[in-house]
Amino acid sequence: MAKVNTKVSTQASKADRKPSGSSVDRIYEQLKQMAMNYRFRPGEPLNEVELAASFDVSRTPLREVLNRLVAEGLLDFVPRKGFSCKPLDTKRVFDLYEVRCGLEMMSARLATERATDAELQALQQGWREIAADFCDLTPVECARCDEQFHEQIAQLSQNTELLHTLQNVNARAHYLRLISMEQAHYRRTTCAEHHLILQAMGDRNPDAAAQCMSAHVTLRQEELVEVIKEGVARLYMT
Amino acid sequence: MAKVNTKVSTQASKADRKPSGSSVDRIYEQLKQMAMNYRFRPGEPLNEVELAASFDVSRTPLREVLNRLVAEGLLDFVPRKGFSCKPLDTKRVFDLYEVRCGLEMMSARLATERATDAELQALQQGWREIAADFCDLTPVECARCDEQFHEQIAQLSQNTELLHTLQNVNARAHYLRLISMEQAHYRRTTCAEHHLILQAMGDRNPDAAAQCMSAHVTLRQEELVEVIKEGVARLYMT
DNA sequence: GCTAGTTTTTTTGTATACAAGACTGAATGC
DNA sequence: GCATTCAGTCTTGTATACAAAAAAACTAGC
Repeated sequence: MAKVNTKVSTQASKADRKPSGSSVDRIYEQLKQMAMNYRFRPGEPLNEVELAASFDVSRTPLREVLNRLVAEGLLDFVPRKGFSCKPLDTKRVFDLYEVRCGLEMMSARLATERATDAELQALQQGWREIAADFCDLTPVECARCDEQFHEQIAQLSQNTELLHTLQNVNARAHYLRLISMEQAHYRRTTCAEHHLILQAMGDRNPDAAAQCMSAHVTLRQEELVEVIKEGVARLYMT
Repeated sequence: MAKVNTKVSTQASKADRKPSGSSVDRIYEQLKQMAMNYRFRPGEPLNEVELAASFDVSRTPLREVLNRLVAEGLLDFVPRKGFSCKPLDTKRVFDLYEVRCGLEMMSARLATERATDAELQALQQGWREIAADFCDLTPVECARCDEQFHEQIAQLSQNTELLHTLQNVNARAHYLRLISMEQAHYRRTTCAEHHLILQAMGDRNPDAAAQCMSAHVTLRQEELVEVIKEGVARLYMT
């Protein structure tokens, strides 16, 4: 009988909020954010029933979303065992940042070649405004601004496939970026490095832009490995 | 009553072949191949009921697979309209090959730096055997061998994330590779170009390896745009 | 003949049911 | 005390049902 109650309330509340898009649309973003921020303990199996209930949907749309996140590389799946958050180990962090570095370099190079003067100026202006009080922002805000900056450059590359690939890698690396931004040190260097990238782009020097980008991302990669250990450890203890 | 018959036969045949893995596992590879080879007309909505019936499963596992393929960029999805094969246009082909070029260069560079001598020799030996009668193979076989060659190099990069990203891009570009391999001209140049790449790798010259790889992939990109028009046109007329 | 509106048919979105596999833990034998 | 088996429970895999949206077919009016 508890079941009947649950069902009734589900239907009712669904009617209340249904006006907006489908269930899948609605829960996709939320689950993606949860996975990106490691709100699930890595390796620990997700309970579909529980998770579905928490979103007030049935397992059908939930599993569709989980399957997408598996394909995006944010979750693991093993048949008959279920879904789980992808574990973070040093090797994966390293690999992820190496790929990211390559893609960001390509992105910077192409953007430098293809963006219009107006687009470059808008990018510079946008960053100037953020940079003014970047160091006062919270780590979460810093990470968001940084991500946005890099994504804007990818957009200027005018390569849609590159943009999507980079978005995917960045989603998988989101938590790492967050950890790094918790270090005041990183928040400070970020500004200077972005400035160098913008300068090279303004000079219409693709090689220099790629080089500055590489330095910006690689730096993170090396030091990040250190930071990771502490950050990941934090994940595994509650 | 037709329904009842259908159902019964479904259950019976399912019992027959069930021994191997889950439905999802079984149909994932098949559907992926179908999408990669454009067995579906681009843009034309897939009928879930029909498709599910053809695989002898229900819509539930089918949709899980389709959702994965959407996340992998092989299919499109619009809510309330359904799934469809991603259309191929010149811009997308160009973008895809540009990304592929960047990733393959990275892959060649890293493999050159990281592979052991034994691994390089195995790669060379493997290709020598294929090259012997590469020009006599069918286009489909050529594409398979070419894909395998590039994937082996990615494996030698020892970067799992790079390998997966490249596999994904290559899956999306599979049909294009197939089209290009239908030109005898391409089948011939492929051998020579692979040889150059292997040579640079053997010399432990990462920059040269990346450069050869770039020439190999970029060449394809430029000429491919021409070839594409005919190949894509073929898709749209039956 | 054509358009606008209406009914019918398809098709999608999601809840639910149920079978089968994995897990747990108590009871049994060594 | 420890391993082992079996019952009970939990969880996943998939079929199915049904509502709601979209598409198609049909009709009436111009």
